[in-house]
Amino acid sequence: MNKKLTIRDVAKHAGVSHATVSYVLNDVKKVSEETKLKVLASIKELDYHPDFTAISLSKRKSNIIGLMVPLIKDSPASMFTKNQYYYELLSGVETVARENNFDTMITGVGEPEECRDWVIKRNLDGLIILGIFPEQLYTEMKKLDIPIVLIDTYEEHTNEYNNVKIDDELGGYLATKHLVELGHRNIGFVGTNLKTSPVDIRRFEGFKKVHREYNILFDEKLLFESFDITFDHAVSLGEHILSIHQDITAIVTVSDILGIGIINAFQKNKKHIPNDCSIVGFDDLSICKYINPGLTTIKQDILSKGMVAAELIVKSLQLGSSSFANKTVEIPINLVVRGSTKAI
Amino acid sequence: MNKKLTIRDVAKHAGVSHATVSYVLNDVKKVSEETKLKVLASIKELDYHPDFTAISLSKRKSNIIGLMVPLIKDSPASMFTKNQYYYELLSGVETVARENNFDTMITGVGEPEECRDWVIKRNLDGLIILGIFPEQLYTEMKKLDIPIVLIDTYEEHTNEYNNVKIDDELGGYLATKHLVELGHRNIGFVGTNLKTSPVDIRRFEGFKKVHREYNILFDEKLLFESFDITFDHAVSLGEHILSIHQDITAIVTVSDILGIGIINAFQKNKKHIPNDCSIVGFDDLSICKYINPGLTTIKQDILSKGMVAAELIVKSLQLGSSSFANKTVEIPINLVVRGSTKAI
DNA sequence: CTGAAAGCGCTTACAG
DNA sequence: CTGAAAGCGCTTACAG
Repeated sequence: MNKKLTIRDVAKHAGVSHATVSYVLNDVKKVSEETKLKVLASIKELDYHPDFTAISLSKRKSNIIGLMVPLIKDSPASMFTKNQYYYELLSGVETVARENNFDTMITGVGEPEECRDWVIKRNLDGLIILGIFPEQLYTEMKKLDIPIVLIDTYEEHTNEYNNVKIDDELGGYLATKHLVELGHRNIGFVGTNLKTSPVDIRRFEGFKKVHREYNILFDEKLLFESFDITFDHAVSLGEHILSIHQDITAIVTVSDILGIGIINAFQKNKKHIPNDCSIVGFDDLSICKYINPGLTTIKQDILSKGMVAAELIVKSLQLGSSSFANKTVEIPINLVVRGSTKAI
Repeated sequence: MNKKLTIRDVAKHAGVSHATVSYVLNDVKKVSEETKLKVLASIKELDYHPDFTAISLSKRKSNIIGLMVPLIKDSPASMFTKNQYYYELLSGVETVARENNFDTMITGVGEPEECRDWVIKRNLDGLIILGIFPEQLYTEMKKLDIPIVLIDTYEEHTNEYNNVKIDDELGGYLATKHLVELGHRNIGFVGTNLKTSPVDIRRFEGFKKVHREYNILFDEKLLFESFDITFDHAVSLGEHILSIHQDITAIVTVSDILGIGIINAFQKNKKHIPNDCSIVGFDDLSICKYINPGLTTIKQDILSKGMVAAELIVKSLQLGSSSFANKTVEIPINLVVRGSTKAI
């Protein structure tokens, strides 16, 4: 293979010092227009491309944004496989990063320590963290001197970082209110894990708020947990619900995946959706519109979430590390009504 | 922020030269057990983490695997958004990469030139390319001295690289044969673009092969193109098909996304699936099992595809750049029968 | 406006 | 077995 072209080759070709080449590359103003043009010409002619590794080492910045996704313990592959949600987010991050000349690096993370190691060893310029991480992670992160964006997080240390989230309570509220206004009173709530998921807790708060406003008594027996966001978990749970509560007329879920799985379980058992039971999802994954019946859901713009997260990083970096103003951005949500819900 | 810990700090702490620290880090055998232990202890005590940027520059390798996804022209975000397929693949790549101490970097690529620039500037150790790229890209890539894996590619230069693919003709064959054996004779074929997609061409070959074997005449009017793999495109096409060919009894598609969209179009028009028309998808995305009716499809293990691609890179790297043995790995596929197909 | 020199954090022949 | 020195490809005060 042909030897790697370096800044010195360009310098020689242009008849200047390699420092000068670096200056034009970095747009340092002290180079005369004339030499600048000469250098630029040489760069083009030789098809020279600067080595980011070397630049990173020199400048102590990598132009890389890291995206961390929590790993699922019992799965060999990362959480990635499970949920299309992450995918849309990644897409948003990558798009904005690329537009701003950053590359995006992704990793699944199990142990909190791995995370900091990762940032340090790769000299990551910014970090986006998805979902819930153990307390310990945040103290680790605090030692890092880079902009960090948390997505969908409600931990205590949240305001020490940038945040991108939605109003989860409002989401639960809108979903539930929709059902109540349709006349439903026996409404189930399906979360993943009400003990460990702050997101679910917020949505459940919204759910209960509607019950208070409409003076409906909520029977705690109508609260269910799937413990994982997969179709299979949802189907099992749906069958369980069917076997226990024949009087349930509507269900609010915290994820389209769960909603779709429950619909499937009901349909397999000869129940008609929405005639026998109304179901509301959460997220508005693209598939929701195309299943049968279409899934009524709370729409959040996941792509925007990713884009905003990357924008926060880019902006922080532009402002300089001295003044990371940690911001919280809330992405709007709204109810999308489709065929899976119906008045009774 | 506390100053970055370097190899020299460790050396000082352990009372050896920084070269010695590097030796134990790289497991160069010439260090005595005793000093090795001393150094290891210092590393642990100081919580030292080597800087990959510096290592990359020195070793001229980055421990990064790049994943390139083609961009869609008229979309601001990359192709990522569209198709869950890419997501599962990414997940497979990331998993294997991480297990082997590589990081994975992703980018959407528009112009072929960008691609080589990317590899050079980031010193990528290996490259995985998804889908179809213009001819020009391959000549660009040829100049690169790193292992490259193409996924689902049929270009001319294909055998100069590693390949991971499926037997697309067999896929089309299995899908079509299933329908023919159910008694269907008026079978439509829905591809994306028969002119530009070699994958589609292969699947269509399999489709036609069945027709020959069973002596069924294929009417070219039953060949349709969606030009993009989105639900919306599929719905439009489905409505188009309905308006033209009322006599069609079954449809083979090249993607679950298309299959699901067409089912949706038919259902909206009061057609019953599978009573009025049988539909076969392709890929077996996780959703297929849970929609109503379940989608009969050709299952391919997308996660494996990604894992195998990453494994090929890792192995090539282990063997050394002298002997990149370009391999082609074919991932098995099989027909999965669900509710969307029926005998007539 | 231009260039020589030191430095970013590591690796790796080379000499002892 | 250990260490001094040069080098990876770039940047950036500093002096002229």
